[in-house]
Amino acid sequence: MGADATRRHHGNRHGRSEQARLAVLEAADDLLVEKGFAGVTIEAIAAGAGVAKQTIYRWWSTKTDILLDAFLQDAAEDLPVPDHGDVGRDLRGYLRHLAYFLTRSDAGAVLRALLGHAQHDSAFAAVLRARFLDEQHDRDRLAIERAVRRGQLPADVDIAAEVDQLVGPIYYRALVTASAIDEDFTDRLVDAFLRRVGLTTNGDRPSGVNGRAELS
Amino acid sequence: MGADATRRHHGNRHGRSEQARLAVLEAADDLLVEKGFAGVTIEAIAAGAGVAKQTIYRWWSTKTDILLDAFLQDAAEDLPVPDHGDVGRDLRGYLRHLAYFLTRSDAGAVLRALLGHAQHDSAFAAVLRARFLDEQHDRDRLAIERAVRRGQLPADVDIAAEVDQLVGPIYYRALVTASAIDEDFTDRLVDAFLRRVGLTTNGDRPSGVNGRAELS
Amino acid sequence: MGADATRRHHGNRHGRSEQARLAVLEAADDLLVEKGFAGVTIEAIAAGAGVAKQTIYRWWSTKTDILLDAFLQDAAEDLPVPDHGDVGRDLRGYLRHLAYFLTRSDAGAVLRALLGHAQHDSAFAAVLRARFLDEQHDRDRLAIERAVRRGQLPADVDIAAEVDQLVGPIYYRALVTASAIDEDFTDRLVDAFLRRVGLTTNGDRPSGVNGRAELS
Amino acid sequence: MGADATRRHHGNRHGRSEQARLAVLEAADDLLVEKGFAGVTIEAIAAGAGVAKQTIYRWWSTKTDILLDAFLQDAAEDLPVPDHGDVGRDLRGYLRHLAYFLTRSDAGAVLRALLGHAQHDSAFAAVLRARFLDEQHDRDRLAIERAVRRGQLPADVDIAAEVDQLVGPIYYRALVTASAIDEDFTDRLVDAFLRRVGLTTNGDRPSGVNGRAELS
DNA sequence: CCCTAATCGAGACGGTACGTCGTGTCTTTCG
DNA sequence: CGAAAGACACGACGTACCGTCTCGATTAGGG
Repeated sequence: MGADATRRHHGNRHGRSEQARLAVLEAADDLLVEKGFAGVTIEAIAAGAGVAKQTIYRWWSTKTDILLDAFLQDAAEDLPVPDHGDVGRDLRGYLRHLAYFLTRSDAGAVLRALLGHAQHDSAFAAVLRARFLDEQHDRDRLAIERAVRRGQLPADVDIAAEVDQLVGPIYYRALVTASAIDEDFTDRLVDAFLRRVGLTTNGDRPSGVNGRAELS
Repeated sequence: MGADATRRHHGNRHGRSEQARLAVLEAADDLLVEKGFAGVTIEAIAAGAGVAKQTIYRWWSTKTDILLDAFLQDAAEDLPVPDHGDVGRDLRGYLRHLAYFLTRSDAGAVLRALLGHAQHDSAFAAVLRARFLDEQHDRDRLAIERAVRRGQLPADVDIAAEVDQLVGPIYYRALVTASAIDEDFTDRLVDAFLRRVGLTTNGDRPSGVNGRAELS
Repeated sequence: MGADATRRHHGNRHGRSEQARLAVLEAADDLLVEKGFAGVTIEAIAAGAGVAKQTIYRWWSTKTDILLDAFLQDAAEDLPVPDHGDVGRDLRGYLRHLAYFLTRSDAGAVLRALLGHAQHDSAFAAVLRARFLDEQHDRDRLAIERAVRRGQLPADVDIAAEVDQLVGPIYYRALVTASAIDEDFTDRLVDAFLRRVGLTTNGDRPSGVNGRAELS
Repeated sequence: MGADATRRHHGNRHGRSEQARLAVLEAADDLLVEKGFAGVTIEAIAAGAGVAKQTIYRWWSTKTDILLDAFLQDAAEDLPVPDHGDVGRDLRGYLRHLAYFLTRSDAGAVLRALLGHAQHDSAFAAVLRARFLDEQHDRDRLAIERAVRRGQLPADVDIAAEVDQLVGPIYYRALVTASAIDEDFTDRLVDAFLRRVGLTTNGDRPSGVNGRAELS
C-alpha cells in the first residue's frame, strides 16, 4: 500500500473500492459509538470516511443498512457456542457471553441500535432477521440440539420455547430494563432449564471463579 | 354558546389549553398508527391537531415526549393484574393480556416504538423507565407479591429474577423475533414458574376456552 | 408618586395610563439607539417598558407608529428657525442645525430610520408626511418667507424649488452618501441661494467660530 | 437538449447554476414590484423561483443582498452620461434621466427600497455604497469632469459640492417628499449650477467665450 | 498500448423537517 | 374597563440532512 496518504483510489471500471467500503463501515461504527444513533448521518459517514455521498448511495440504501453491514462485518462470529459435551456447562458459558455481548460490547451497542430501529421500520426488521437474527436464533438453539443428538436430553423437548425462556430474559434486561446481568442471573436461567427438562443440577452451581474461567 | 365550533380556546393567563393538549396527543397517536414512526413529525402533528408548532414546543421537547404522553394517557391502566387468590390463574391471565397488549394493541405498537427509540437515546430511556417501565415492572411483580403475602409462596422467592423469567420471553418475542405469542407459550411460562417455586401444576393446564374467558 | 417600584398602575376605568404610554415611547427609542431598527420589536418594547403587549396594540398599530410618536414627542420643536432679520444669517444657522440634527442627534437617527421605513411602506410614508415632514417642510420655508414678507427678497421667488435646493443636498448626504456635512458645505448652499436670488454675499463667509456661536 | 423543460441543472462540480441564479433575482424583483418590500421573503423568492431555500442561502446572506444583485444585474448601465461636448446639455439630459429613473422606473423602486434598508442597517449601507453608490457618484461627476478637462469649466471647481447640489434635491424629492420631479425642476438645477460656475445659460449659446479666452 | 466505461471525489441542487422568533388576537384576573 | 400576563395560530427565519444530479479525474481490462 502506498505510503502517500493523498494518493487515493479514484474509480475503477471493474468493481468497487474495497478501501471505500471499509472506510464507510468503520466511520459508521465510530459515529454510532461516539455520537449515538442520531449522529449517524450519511453526510457524517461520508465526511468521516473521506468518501463521496454518491459512493455510499451506490452501494447502500439507508444508514441502517450500513450499520447492519458494519455489525455483521465485525461481530458475525463473536458468539461461538461452546461444546464441552455438557449442556449445562455449554449454556452457562453461552448465556454469560451473550449477556456480555449485548450489554457491554461495542457490537452489542450496534445491535441494540439496530433492534431499536427495527421497531420503527418493519421492512428493516425483516432484513435484520434475514441477515442476522435468524442465524443467531439458530446459534441459540445449538447447545440444546447437540444435547438432544447426544441423547442427553429427551427428543421431545420444545426447543423453540426453551430457547426463548433462556435468552428472552437476557434480551429483556438488555433492551427494556437496562439492569445489570450478572452470572447469577444467567446461571439461574440455565438451572431452571435443566430442571424443566429433568436434569438436576449438581447441587452447588459453579462459582463465579469457574464462570470467569469459562468465559475466557 | 359552548356548542359553537368557532368558539375556540386561544390562550389564557392561567394554564394551557386542554383542547390543544388532547388534539396533539391524538394526532401523534394517529400518525404513528397510520404512517409509522417516521411519519410522526412535529409539523405533521401540528397540522393534524390544528395547532401551531410553537404550542407543541411550549409543552413538549421531542416527538417521543409527545408519544410517551399519548401512550400514558391511553394505556396507563390497560394492564390490570387479576386477583383471584390463585397465583397460577392470576399469572396466566396477566401474561396472556400482556402478550396481547404488546403484540396486537395500538398502545402496544406505541410502546414498541418508544422502546425502539430508547435504544437510540439513553436520556429518553431513563425518562421512559421513570414514567412507565418502573411502574409496569411493579405491576409485573404484583401477582407474585400477593401470593407471598398470602403465604401461597415461600418468602424467599427472588421475585425480580422470577418476574424477568416470566415477562422476558414475551418482550423478547414481541421486540426481537416478532413471532406469534399464543397462550400455550404464556401458560408454559407460568407452569415453569410454578414448578420452580415448588407449586405443582394441576395436571392439565386450562384449555383455551377458559383462558379466553379469563381474558374478558 | 409612590416610592414603591413594584406598585404599578394596573388599569383604570377612566382613560389610558400615561405612565405606560411614556414607558413604551422611551423603550422604543432606547431599543432603536441600542440595538438598531431590527431590535425594535413589539415584544422587546413591551418587555423593556414593563408593559403588556396588548396595551401596546390597544394604542398603536405598528412599531413604526410607536417610533413616530416617540420621535414627535422628543424632537418636534428641535429645529427652531432663527430670526435675525437677515435671510443669509438665518439660513446659515438653520442649515447647520439641520445637518447636525440629521447626522448626529439621536432624534435624527430615529428620523432616518423612519424615512428608511417609509421607502418600504407607502402608507407609512403618507403618515410620516402628514405628521412630520409637511410641517418640517413649512419650517424649511420659513426663513425665506419671512424675507419675502420683509421685502428682503423679491415676491416671485419659487420658494419650493429654492428650499429643495437648500435642504436637498443635506438630506442627500445624510441618507445616501453618509458623508460628513461640515459648515463649509451648508454655508456654500446658502451663498448659492443668495446669489440666485440676487443678494450678493458680504464677501467673506462667516468663519466656523461665528457659525458655532450661531448654533448655540 | 435545450428545449427539454425537464432537463434541469441539478448541481455540478464546478460552479453554480446560472439558471437558479437568474430565477432568484427575477423572483425577488417581481416580488418587490408586486408585493412591496415586506412581500420579499426568502421563502417567497424560493417558491417563486422554483428553487430550494438552501440554494439561496448558499449564495446570498440576506434578502437585501439578493435585491442588490438583482438591481445591479438590471440597472447597472441604465444611467449613461450623455456626452455632447456641452456641460449644460449633458447635465440637463442626465438629471432628467436620473429623476425618471429614481421616481418612475422599476429599478428605481428597487433602489429606493435598498436605500431605505440602508437606513436600518449600516453594514448593508456600506455594501450598497461599495457596490453601487460610489460608482454612481462617479457617474454623477462625469459630465462636470469632462467639462473641466475640456477647459469649459475652471479647474478649481469643487466638484463634490457641486454634484451634491445637483443631484441632492432630486434624491430629496424622490426619497423624502415624494413630490413630482418635472424637467423644469431639473433644468433649474442645471441653470443654477451654470451660473455658479460662471457660465451664463441664455439659450444654447455657449459662454465658452470666457473659458476659451482664458485658456489661450 | 491506447481506449473506454465504471467508479471515485466533490459538491450544487430541489426538498422536508427542524427548532426559534415575532406578530397580532384572545382570555383571564386584578385593581 | 384598562392593564399585566401569557397562551394561541400563523408565518418566516436560518440550519441540517436527505437523496439526486453533474462533473472531471482515475483506473483497469479489452480492443
